[in-house]
Amino acid sequence: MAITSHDVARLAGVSQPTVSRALRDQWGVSASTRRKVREAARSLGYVPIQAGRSLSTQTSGRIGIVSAELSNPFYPAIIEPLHDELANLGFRTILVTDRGHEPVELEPIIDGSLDGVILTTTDLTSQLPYELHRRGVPFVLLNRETSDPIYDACVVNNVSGVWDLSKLLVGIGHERIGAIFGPDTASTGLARRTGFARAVERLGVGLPNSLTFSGPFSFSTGFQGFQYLWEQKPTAIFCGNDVIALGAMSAAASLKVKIPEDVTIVGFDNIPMSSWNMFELTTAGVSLDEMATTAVGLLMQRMEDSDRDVQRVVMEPQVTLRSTHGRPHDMASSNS
Amino acid sequence: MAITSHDVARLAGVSQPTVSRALRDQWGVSASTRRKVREAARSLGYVPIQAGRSLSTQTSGRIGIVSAELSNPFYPAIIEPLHDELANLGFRTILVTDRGHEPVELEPIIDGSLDGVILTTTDLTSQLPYELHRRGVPFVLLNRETSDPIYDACVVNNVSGVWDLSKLLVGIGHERIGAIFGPDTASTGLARRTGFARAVERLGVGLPNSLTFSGPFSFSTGFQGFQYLWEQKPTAIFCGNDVIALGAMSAAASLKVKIPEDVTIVGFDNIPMSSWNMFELTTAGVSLDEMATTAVGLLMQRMEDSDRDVQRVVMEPQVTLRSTHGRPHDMASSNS
DNA sequence: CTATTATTTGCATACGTATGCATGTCAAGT
DNA sequence: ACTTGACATGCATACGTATGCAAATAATAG
Repeated sequence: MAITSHDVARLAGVSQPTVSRALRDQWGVSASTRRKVREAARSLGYVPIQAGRSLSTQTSGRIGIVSAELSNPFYPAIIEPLHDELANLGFRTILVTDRGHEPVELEPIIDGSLDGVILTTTDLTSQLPYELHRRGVPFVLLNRETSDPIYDACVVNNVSGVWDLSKLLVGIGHERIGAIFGPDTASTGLARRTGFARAVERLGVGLPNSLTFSGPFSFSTGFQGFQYLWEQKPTAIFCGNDVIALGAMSAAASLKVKIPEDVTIVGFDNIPMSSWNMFELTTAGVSLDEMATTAVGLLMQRMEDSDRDVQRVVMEPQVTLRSTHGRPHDMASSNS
Repeated sequence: MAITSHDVARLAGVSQPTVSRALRDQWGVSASTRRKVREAARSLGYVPIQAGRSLSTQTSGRIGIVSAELSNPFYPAIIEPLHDELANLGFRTILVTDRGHEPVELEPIIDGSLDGVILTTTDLTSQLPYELHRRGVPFVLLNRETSDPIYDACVVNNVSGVWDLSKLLVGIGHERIGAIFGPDTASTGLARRTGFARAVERLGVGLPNSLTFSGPFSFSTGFQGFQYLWEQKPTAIFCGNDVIALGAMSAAASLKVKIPEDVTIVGFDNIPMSSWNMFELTTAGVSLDEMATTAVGLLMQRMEDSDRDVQRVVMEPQVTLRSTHGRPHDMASSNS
């Protein structure tokens, strides 16, 4: 059915290897032959069949991005710069999107159809990095990492991010602070939870268990978390990521709770949506472009030399001050 | 480097073809041999190399989803049910995500690495469907289609959707209605624009050019559109899709314009976000699960029989009444 | 005009899997 | 015991591309 290099060869009156060489501008093909072959290929609409090429070269020109949470806007947002960066380097992007539940299927990643992999939603205890390592598939961890820092990774300094946010909250007078954390199964979730608890402690403000709530990194976690926490009357709420924060803001809206007049809310990640006018979320995060460039760089180095030292790049997040933070309610007026 | 079926064969003390047959539960392999082979494969961690399999079977078990607008939440939302449906049928999902600008790259779609394709962001004049057709790659158009209905497609009845929305707006008393349309290069954009214009006409309400604004299906189109339209003092605004509507609501928020007290806003698509409490957007749309199931069904039929008649499934959208619509301002009170 | 080298091209084959066909084995039936 | 057949297995090969190597041709020098 499909057109092969043999068809092109027949039409151009040359051998198949010559077609292969001519179309890839290899050395050792005369200009006139090259022209003939090009013309024949064009007129037949020839496109090399990837399986053949791949089998012969042991290479695919494809990089996989593994992401289990496409509905979490952070991931589409990071995928775009990754795609662009990889395209610049001549690689195709394959999105391997598994649905939360089970661990990501291993087979499509290690069946030789990918030259490298970028893991974006790794659980702390995931075996996937180990399997890839064991099988010699180059990969890099992006954003989330495993418990042991023994693989190439590009992550955010969550501890310093939550420290800055804590300083902000305490600095403007908050003493009764609540938190809606992400899952402890993700490095980001865990680091932000423990980091935040320690930070407010050090700043002289406690974080009682009754003022915390946990769940997946999702809108509904934020929504339910706020409904629960609001009963405890905190003056500020830290959210494990921006999506949770948006859920919390949504719950606040439904309860006619005003932000930041009645309660301060801060998030983490600085996803594009958090700058929308209806949110104006105060949050911390890094440049996704920079993060993508760094991760792709690490992956390329690993692909070139599988024995090179492991590199772990930690990016420093910046706090972006928007409109969801303010002085605590009972310091501004006196209304309780 | 990688483990092949020859390695497994050697370890199990059988020939390579026997390995191939045993692992795929083919007829004609004794139970004991099968057990030996299974054990050998397991202990080596053997995974069949896709390129070899693909070259031999002329099939890949992979379906591509072409989507150019991952940052538009409609597409991640439709990709998830597509992925699940395809997984149920034993297919892997490959996301081919090109960045708006150029037409989608043809090569990775027709190089034999995909058994079928689902096109989700097709332009009216795109040559991609024709190319796929010409090369015998089975595909189905989802949501957006080309000008001629000559290919399998699963689309929304945009005309009836905007008719229902128009009836709603006019029915509650709006006479000065504005609109922020999507691009005319997409079938959805065009049909919703012309359909809406005709609908309000038929309902006895005009749509002067000064009350319309157009742009890509993006947040910022809605944002800018609202800023422009608000000068013209409409009492209601139809938006070409929900993302545009969210942009418009955001602009309204920044101008301290209250919804629905000061202006009514309706969208189209009914994306998950439109039900968030802070939006509660009144909009029209179809079930994405149903749409995904239908599209995959069409594709499967096409893959089984490339000569079967072209099928075009049109899904009827339902209006979901939420909180962004209301009677026009000057009928509720009198304030101008 | 021949010898030598540079350049172009084709032949043969490898990559890993799947499958048609032939061969081999064993049990059952005469 | 010999034939028939069912079943299990291996041999050979195809799928499409890329590449080492030899052969052929053209270009250059003597």
